[in-house]
Amino acid sequence: MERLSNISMAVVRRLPKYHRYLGDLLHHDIRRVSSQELSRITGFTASQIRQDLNCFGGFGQQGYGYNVEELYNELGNILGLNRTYRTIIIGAGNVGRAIANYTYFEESGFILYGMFDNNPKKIGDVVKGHKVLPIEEVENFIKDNGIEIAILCTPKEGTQKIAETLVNCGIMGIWNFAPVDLKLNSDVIIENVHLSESLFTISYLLKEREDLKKKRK
Amino acid sequence: MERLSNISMAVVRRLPKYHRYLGDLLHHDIRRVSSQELSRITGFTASQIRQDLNCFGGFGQQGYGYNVEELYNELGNILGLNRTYRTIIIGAGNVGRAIANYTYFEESGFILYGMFDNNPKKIGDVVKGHKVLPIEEVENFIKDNGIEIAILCTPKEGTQKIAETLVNCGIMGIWNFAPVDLKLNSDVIIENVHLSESLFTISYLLKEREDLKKKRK
DNA sequence: TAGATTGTTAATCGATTAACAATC
DNA sequence: TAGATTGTTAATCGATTAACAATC
Repeated sequence: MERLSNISMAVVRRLPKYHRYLGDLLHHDIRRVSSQELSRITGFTASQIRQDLNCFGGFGQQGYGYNVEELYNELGNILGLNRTYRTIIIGAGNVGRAIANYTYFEESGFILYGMFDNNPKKIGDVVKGHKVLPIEEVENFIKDNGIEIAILCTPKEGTQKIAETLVNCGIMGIWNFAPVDLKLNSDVIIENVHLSESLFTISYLLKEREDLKKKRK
Repeated sequence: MERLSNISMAVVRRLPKYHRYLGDLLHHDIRRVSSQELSRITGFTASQIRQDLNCFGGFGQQGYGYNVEELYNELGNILGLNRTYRTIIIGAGNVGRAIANYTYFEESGFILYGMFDNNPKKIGDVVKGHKVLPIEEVENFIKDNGIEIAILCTPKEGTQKIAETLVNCGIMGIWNFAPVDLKLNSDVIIENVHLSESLFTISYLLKEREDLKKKRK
């Protein structure tokens, strides 16, 4: 996944946060906000916020700040939230089921079209109104339904191979919950959620904190 | 969560990846590995790998490289995986249940002691052998069982308040799946898994890719 | 108009990469 | 010993912060 854009990933990963905080402000009927106030709320510096927003356009007004609703909508457009996406989930285990039932997901425009698994015990189960289909049917399903995003909730083994199949069917984005780094020579978008890496970060930081405490004595 | 350590978070977040890849090598009975080979496998530069590892000690040997098993164990120790952690899950919804049943979780030493919810319909349910308890009991439970890590799988609303309660009971780490940034004036470790931010990154990148394609025409 | 706050350039900071002497 | 590869310092790159002129 090479990127030719001049927007750095550091900026991209702050955008959803801006969007969320602006949504909160809007919810509280706040009409305008300055970069200084956004800084106070988000913890980023005002300077960084202005720099980030100016990657996409001059949404503010000197002496006034930003119109909350306008900026919220602009960020929604920038984030591609002004449309819906057709998605499928591969793997009907605990994680797959949790994502399927995650209300925020469909609310944000990610529409679940189908669920797949290779375990005969799971095939036929109904999850969020979708019958779990055998993985063999995924290629035709993607083509027939114009699926754009696949969510991988599979075990480590086999995930790479499934991902290759998906890419060959023309999948545009993969949200990967499997604990592997996919190697795909294609410009498919891959976003990893590596839960164990996140967890190990906690244990590292806990240990570090204890070690520092000991040292100070 | 202030850090006094001189190890940057950029380094910390690469450690679990090194650990995982070394586990894979070990699993394939590979005894030694050079930073160059690790670079090929992980995608990080050899220089960066050596720099990262040398934050914690000289684990390699000139002219030889690194002993896979030794480095794997060292990284396990650095990550604090040589012990167990007592955990509870707050929120017995889809995400809470998925984490409870996530096998990788207990395998890595994070032992689930209890589940809590404030919804009377969920209280009393049994999840992974644990009866879901009313949230009111969480304070005594933490103290009585020496719970160190809390996993927040709660809806946006109320999460901040619960987190404050947990901190007052002496919780050391919070794994936060709720779509809020916790504001806690304490040195508790907070690790966020913001699924919607991850998802919005995909939609952003998909949109960006389409825009770039259009431009090229 | 005066005050406020943006947009944008320049300065700083931190992280990554390159280079190479040390050494197994 | 010669070759390989680390550990570590120096150079580069990129991201963040500071500063301020533009302007509402």
